[in-house]
Amino acid sequence: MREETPKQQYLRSGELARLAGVSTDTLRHYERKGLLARPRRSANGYREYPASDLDRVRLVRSALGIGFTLDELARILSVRDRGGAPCHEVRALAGTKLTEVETQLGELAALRDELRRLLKNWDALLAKNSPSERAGLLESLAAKTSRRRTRASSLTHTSINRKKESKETQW
Amino acid sequence: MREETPKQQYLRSGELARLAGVSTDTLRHYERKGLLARPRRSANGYREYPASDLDRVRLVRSALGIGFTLDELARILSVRDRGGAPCHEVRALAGTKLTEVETQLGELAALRDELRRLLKNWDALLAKNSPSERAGLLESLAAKTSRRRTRASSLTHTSINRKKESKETQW
DNA sequence: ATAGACTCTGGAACAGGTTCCAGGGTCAAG
DNA sequence: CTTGACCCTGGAACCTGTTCCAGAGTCTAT
Repeated sequence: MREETPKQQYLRSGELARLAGVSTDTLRHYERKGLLARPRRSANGYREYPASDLDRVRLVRSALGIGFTLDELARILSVRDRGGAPCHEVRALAGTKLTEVETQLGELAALRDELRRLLKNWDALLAKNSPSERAGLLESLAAKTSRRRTRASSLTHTSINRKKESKETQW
Repeated sequence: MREETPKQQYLRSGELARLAGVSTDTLRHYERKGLLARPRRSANGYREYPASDLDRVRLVRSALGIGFTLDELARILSVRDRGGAPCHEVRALAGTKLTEVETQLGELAALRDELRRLLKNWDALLAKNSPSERAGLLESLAAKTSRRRTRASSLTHTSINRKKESKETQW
């Protein structure tokens, strides 16, 4: 029945979560990480988030989206919350992100080219062989890639390998 | 002193590791994962890898480099080792990788553009403010990215965020 | 009272490839 | 015999953001 409050002074975890498009688990996680101040509690122990926390969560989501980590954000936001102006750190960090993204773009483009070449090659090989015969695809791979990209590629552990990506998460 | 053997019949873990450009830990890991057959042991318990395992390890490294996972490789290689011809699985898998790479390229390019725009914007803002004053960089972020890329982006958990990447690993 | 929807907790699980750890053998050269 | 370079083991740590778990309280509407 929305109680008496004319314009809802606070949000409960589920409400904030829905509005921000995250799970309540995530909200709690942000709190643990120090990204979200520990909110006031109602008599029954429920969290009461100030409405401004919606913007806060959205801010975090946006920043994550451009490559900031939770820890970086926690640090930055704590400075800001104490009245500081971490603008230059923010700017520098974003600059680094850009460089990293550009590097990764290059690597990924190279990988794409290689995959294309490889597939073309393989399809030709497969056309010549009976389906149950081994065509040596992997072998041709090794022959060509032997030394290059020995490793240290920033592509390792990348989401290219991620397949499940948690069935839409929720919502 | 190279013993008597004229052309070294086998490799010890350290040798194979050095030749393949990986750590002995990694070799053991591949063995645990079933990518490398458990090698013969010498009297003192040391592993004695057949020389052909060098190619095997290189093959694995190459395949990892184009996006295969250890589990996928283990599966494929076990089929092959049993005389099968997993060529079509290999080809299909690589096709999937290519699609994923292309998707990620698109996302990454979009991110790069956004970062560039953002940095340009921020630099303009910073030029107007005294260095200790907050310029609201993060705020401008939130304003622009609010709904888009809400998540589900395949960029999450990506190496963009990875900074240490284990100091050159070794070697 | 009872169903059903919320909320609370802290710690563990996940993904994936590699590294790190401790405690202990092996072996050749000096 | 000591030094130093190798090798062995299995299990845990790393990284990051999110989800999952179980056991338990709270509140509203029927």
